[in-house]
Amino acid sequence: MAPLYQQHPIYVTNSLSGKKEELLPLKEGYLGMYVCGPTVYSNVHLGNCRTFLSFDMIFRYFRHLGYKVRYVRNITDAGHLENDADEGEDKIAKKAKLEQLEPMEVVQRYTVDFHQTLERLNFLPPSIEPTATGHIIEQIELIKEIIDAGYAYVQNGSVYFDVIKFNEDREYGKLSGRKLEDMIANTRELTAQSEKKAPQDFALWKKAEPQHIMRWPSPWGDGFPGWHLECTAMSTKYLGKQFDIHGGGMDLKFPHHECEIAQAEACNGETPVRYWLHANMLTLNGKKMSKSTGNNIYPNEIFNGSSPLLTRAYSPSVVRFFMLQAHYTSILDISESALQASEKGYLRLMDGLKRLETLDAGKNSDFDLKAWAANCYKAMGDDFNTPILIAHLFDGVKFVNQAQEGKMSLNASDLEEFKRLFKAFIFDVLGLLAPQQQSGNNKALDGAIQLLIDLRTQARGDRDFATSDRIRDELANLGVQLKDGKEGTTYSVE
RNA sequence: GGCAUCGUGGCCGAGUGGCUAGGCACAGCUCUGCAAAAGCUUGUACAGCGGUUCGAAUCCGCUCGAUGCCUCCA
Repeated sequence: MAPLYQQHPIYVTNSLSGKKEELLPLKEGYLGMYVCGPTVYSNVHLGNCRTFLSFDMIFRYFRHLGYKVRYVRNITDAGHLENDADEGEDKIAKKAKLEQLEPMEVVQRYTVDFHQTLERLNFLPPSIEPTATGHIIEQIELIKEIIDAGYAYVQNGSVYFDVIKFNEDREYGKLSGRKLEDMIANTRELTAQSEKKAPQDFALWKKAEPQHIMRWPSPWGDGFPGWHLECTAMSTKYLGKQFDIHGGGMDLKFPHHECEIAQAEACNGETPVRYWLHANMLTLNGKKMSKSTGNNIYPNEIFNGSSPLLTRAYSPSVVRFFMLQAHYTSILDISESALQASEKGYLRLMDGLKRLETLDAGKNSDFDLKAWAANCYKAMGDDFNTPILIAHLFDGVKFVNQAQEGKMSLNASDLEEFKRLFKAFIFDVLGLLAPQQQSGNNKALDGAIQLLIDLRTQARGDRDFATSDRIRDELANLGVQLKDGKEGTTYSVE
């Protein structure tokens, strides 16, 4: 049988063209994807997670279709300058001083936090997770190439990218829709005298002041790499001079990704990325979450209910489901009422799945499984439209519920196929977990509740409603909901 | 100020020219010993103004409002 990816085309919104284009890999059956990872100088907040979640879902769908994917997501551990002025302080070094830690200790702490958080949200690990500090040599080599190509200049032990020179030969600003002339016209007066030739120029290598802790030797003296260089160095190393997909948060479009394009084009003469994908922001109170402004919410605060913005806890899968109910290119605002609505929807979906597992096959099929499956794939193929996919999944739930009431049925082979696809979309593609998978499967609890259900059924048979209602209500108080159906009683735990 | 995006019913959120996703909430009905769960049914939309079109939430213009980027940020 032909691989799934041959049957299900994917159209993606390419930020470079601003249009939806069919995704055609450089090499059939293979995909290279690079996503800008976090800067590990503080705990990862939920906004960060949304971007990585979007690409986790995309990665999962590629894999589901049978693509062999090399997914590279870096860890920025070399620190960035605090501002564009010459007297910058390394972000990580600053934090280290604050907490009396070695810079690499800071990096380690927050890298671990990052991994733990993503694991709770059921992320798949990327194929390669390279660090900036592990690729200093590659970055230095890249700078040499850019200098040799004539697009960079050395100044007092630092190296800068010559944007104006580059723009004479190529185009700077094509990703973000900016024109260099406009940028020059709009530049504010520089407060400090700069060693850069033009304000638009950006650092490839910065000279380290004596007090700067994070430093490496280079042909231009001791220093550290510029902000945009690591991604070019690592994406080139692991995916090649040209690769299929580059992703990241919308806020990185300019200048970060613009500079990546410039750096790569400066040494390779060809544009590095065929499809640029940008995930939109998660907002809180209508504003972007940000480490620096403090407008943010941390995943753990949601999972354990400690956030002052919430009245109780919400599970990682609910958070995941909430985010996947919006398209990844749309801004999404988080609120408790939105989380609550998502939680109910998520539980309904999971209930449907549980019922599907116990469904008996009928003689014939009243459900157009082929059309349903085609719609699911079409939704995902249309720029990974998970909200539409979820809508189709709810159509599936509706069918399952009707089937359980004996109103509809599926024949044996269709039922098996339906189960397989339904689970594939929920678990493999969306990456959700069943509620019991999150709290640890508990055989003792299940047995105990089953016993109570049996006792209640017996009491109801004896018309001893005082006893039966007591069992039902007391369990409800404990967060266990009993559901009477045609085929007997099931339960769900909050 | 420049560039870009967005403004959908009570709430969240899909939808790029005609056939009006989905979830949550609300109401009625069925089922039930009563409920819950489930099913069925119904309602309230496309910021405003103007234009293009036989026809616009969807295209164009203007106005108002919000957000992102222009300094690190997913």
